[in-house]
Amino acid sequence: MRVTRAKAAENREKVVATAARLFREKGFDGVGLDAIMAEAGLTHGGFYRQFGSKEGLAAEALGRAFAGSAAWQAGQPGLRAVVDGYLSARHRDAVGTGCALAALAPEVARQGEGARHALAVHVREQIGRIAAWLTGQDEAARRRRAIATLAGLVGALALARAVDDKDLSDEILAAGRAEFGGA
Amino acid sequence: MRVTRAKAAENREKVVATAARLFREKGFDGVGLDAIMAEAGLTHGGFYRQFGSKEGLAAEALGRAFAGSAAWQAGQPGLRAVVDGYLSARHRDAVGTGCALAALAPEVARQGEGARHALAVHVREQIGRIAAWLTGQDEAARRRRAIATLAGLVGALALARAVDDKDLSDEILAAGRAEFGGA
DNA sequence: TGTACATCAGTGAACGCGCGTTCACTGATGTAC
DNA sequence: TGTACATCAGTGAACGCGCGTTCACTGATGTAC
Repeated sequence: MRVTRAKAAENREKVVATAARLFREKGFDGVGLDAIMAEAGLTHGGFYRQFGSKEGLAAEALGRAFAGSAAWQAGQPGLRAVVDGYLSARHRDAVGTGCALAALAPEVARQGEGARHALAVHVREQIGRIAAWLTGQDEAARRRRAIATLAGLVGALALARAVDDKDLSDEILAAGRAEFGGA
Repeated sequence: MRVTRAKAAENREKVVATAARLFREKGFDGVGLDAIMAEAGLTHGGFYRQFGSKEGLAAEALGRAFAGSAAWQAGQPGLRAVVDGYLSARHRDAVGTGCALAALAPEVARQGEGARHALAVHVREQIGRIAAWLTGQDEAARRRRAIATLAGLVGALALARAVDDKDLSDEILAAGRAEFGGA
């Protein structure tokens, strides 16, 4: 049965937000449209009235995940605070709401143009944000350091999650905080 | 029809090596047993005489991928050469034969105990290898720097592959070489 | 403001397909004598 | 060394299942008058 335009927009939002979480938790191939729609409180049949394909939803959900993490960093808390939050046990244990780069980067490399472009835009934004917090040297050197910092954060979080040894995982997070937190 | 024990062992090797490549290229969920067995020159029905399950093969193939990259680093070429090779356009474009950490870490985080343990063992080995190349400071500081270097290499390669912009991808590799190559 | 009807968001069944896994079978290998 | 037979690596068909996608339908919403 038809719903109001406002309700339809709200439902669409819910699907994108649910997908953004489930893709991060289970990977693009690890969750089906059925599960996404069900968790959003809908039946799967209505999916194609709102989205072109699963790949289209993946690109849109990735953009949503990036937008969420950008909002989470609003208020310019500075490099130290961002690095400590990023490489925290809390972030490591919250894959579904955490950084989509650490959760999905290698899978995005196999995705279509939409998802890969959304990732590139986000990477450029994060490089700029980190570079603005850095001090000393010339601008080119600060940008290089910002890129290395972003890569270090993403790699450390991904490794801390993949390892089966909690002590090693904690050590990776602590080493990253120590090495990447200085401006 | 039955084959010699030597041929059977050779076939098993071929399956593991093929899986190690295809999993890196397409992800654990992105390739089926059918495709793996076919590329290894066998039919899929014989799979369960050699392996317990797809997850079991995944763990074994991951160990194989790690063993391959360890062999690739034999001869102790030093940190500079390893970093330059790791963050090269060639390595970026050779996912199937390249570092399994950069290709699969987030997916391994969702895999079973076998794969996650194999990854942890490899991470410990790589940390030790890198730490041995570092100079200055005390041992704890060198180990912290080794962890950060490994994380930076893995993150930079994963981001360079995921981005849809070749210039940005090359810039990420170059920044990583500049920042992580010093002992 | 009230009525008549067109629109369309969402439903639920169905589609073909490929997945991981099982199994009866084949026939060359390996072994016992 | 030669023969008889048990073993078992690999084959190919089949299984139930969940996937992405399609479609006829429903009925409340939105619109034209």
